Amino acid sequence: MSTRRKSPIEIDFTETHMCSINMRLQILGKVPFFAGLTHGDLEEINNLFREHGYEPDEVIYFSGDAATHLFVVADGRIKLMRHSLSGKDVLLDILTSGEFFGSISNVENDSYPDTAQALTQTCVLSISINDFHRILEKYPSVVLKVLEITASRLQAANERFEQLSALPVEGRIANLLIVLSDKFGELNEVGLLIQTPLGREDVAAMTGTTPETASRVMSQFQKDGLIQTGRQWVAIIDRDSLKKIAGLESG
Amino acid sequence: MSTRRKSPIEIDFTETHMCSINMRLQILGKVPFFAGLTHGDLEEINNLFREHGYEPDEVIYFSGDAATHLFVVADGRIKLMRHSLSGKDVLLDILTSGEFFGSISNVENDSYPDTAQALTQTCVLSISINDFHRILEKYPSVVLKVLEITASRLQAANERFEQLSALPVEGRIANLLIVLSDKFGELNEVGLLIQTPLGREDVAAMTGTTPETASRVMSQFQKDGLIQTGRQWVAIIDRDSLKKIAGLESG
DNA sequence: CGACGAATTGAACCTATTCAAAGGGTGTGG
DNA sequence: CCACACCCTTTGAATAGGTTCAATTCGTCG
Repeated sequence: MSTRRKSPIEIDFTETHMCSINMRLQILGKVPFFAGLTHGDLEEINNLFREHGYEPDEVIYFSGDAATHLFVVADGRIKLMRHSLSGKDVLLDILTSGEFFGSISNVENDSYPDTAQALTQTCVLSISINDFHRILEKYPSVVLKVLEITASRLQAANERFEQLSALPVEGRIANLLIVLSDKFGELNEVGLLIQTPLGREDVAAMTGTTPETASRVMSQFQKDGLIQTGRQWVAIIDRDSLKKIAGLESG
Repeated sequence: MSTRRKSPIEIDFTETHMCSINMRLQILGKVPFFAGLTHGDLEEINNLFREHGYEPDEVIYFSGDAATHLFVVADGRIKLMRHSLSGKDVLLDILTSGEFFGSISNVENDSYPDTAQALTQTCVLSISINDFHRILEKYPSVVLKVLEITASRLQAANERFEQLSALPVEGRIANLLIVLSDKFGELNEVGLLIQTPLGREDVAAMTGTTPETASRVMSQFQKDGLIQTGRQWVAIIDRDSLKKIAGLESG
């Protein structure tokens, strides 16, 4: 048995979860659909945003709340989830800085279809839908970009649906680990470490299974030398084999 | 035992699956994101579209083909599906006149993530992505509408994911029947008839199960007096009870 | 009427869930 | 700095829900 590391995750927070003005401008510039705007435009847009900090597990909004704002992750990790009536929670996505969530369209009496919850300490910027639509009208390039991102999220959702429908649990978990490592992976001495807190329950809620089954599968992956894992963390060791299990053929 | 009807579906085709000029304009006017444009604008837009007829089971494009066009259903029904590597097909959606599919974004070297196949005799209008983007640039209201539709499709996809993840087969099928009857339902002497060919295999491919299980569940629904069904057709008899089974509570 | 394809039904099998109990890392307070 | 307590994780065994394969029935179209 090799020495197993204990707690390798090191999410480098800006300790203040209140963001400085400079940081806010920097974040907004990093948001894909604001990229390309001038510094002046960004400053004007910045004025329309408010910021708010959240502690881990704090909820930004609940599914069913009146949909009034669009949010941008400035720093930290946000979970997007749905609570099914059967009590089983479903985790749709984990968002990181630069990504948006909340409401896009200004339909009257609309409500959020999902719940947004902080996974880590987080700083979030928010803008009212009305103000956001003023931006959309003023900067046509922004609308196109938002459309593009939304379309690609739709594809990703269809992809997940297909997998849940056609792959066994092993394959779905293998696939999830690949996707998360593409998004959050950071190479270190353990392997390709997924830089976000990730428990068995989270894995289960993203792959449509139970924490127990997720644990069994991941334990097996570890025994087979595919991953290294512990409490709330996972690192990928043998990416190619995982891809094969995920049904993405590559060997 | 009451007299069971044999073949109640009567999809009223425009027998010509080539559309007349008047019909084309009428269809384009019915497309949600072109609503509100002037007759002149529509005529100009109409010139950018080509039309094409398809027989049942004919494929409009295959998943993986180069994504070059956006399509609008003029008449008939289109299946959007994904072929998983395991050979199990997944049915994402059934589209009817006025709905669009294909490619929205003009990313280079993009390919269709799904396959589009005619479910009935169909007339489809198509436009190149480049031309479509010229329209998007010229008519800002169109972009916003496309964005709105795409966002609501994303919500629907997340909804399906949640259900597949949290509901047993019965609930998923009950739910599918509700959704399809909202979209295709037509009241007649049998009940609320779903006006689209729909076999057990289709139901299975939309709910992540097998044709055999779909058959068992639907047989039970029929015995319980919730639906009336036969070869390639379904009619809803007791909508409220179905909703209860679907977990949408209503009694 | 005959034939093909769809739908039904049965029975064995299997994957994943459920419930329960034990093990282990992390962080807190003494 | 160590020890304890909490919660996450692991593991086991029984069960259930769905799949699979195969055979039969039934509807629809030629």
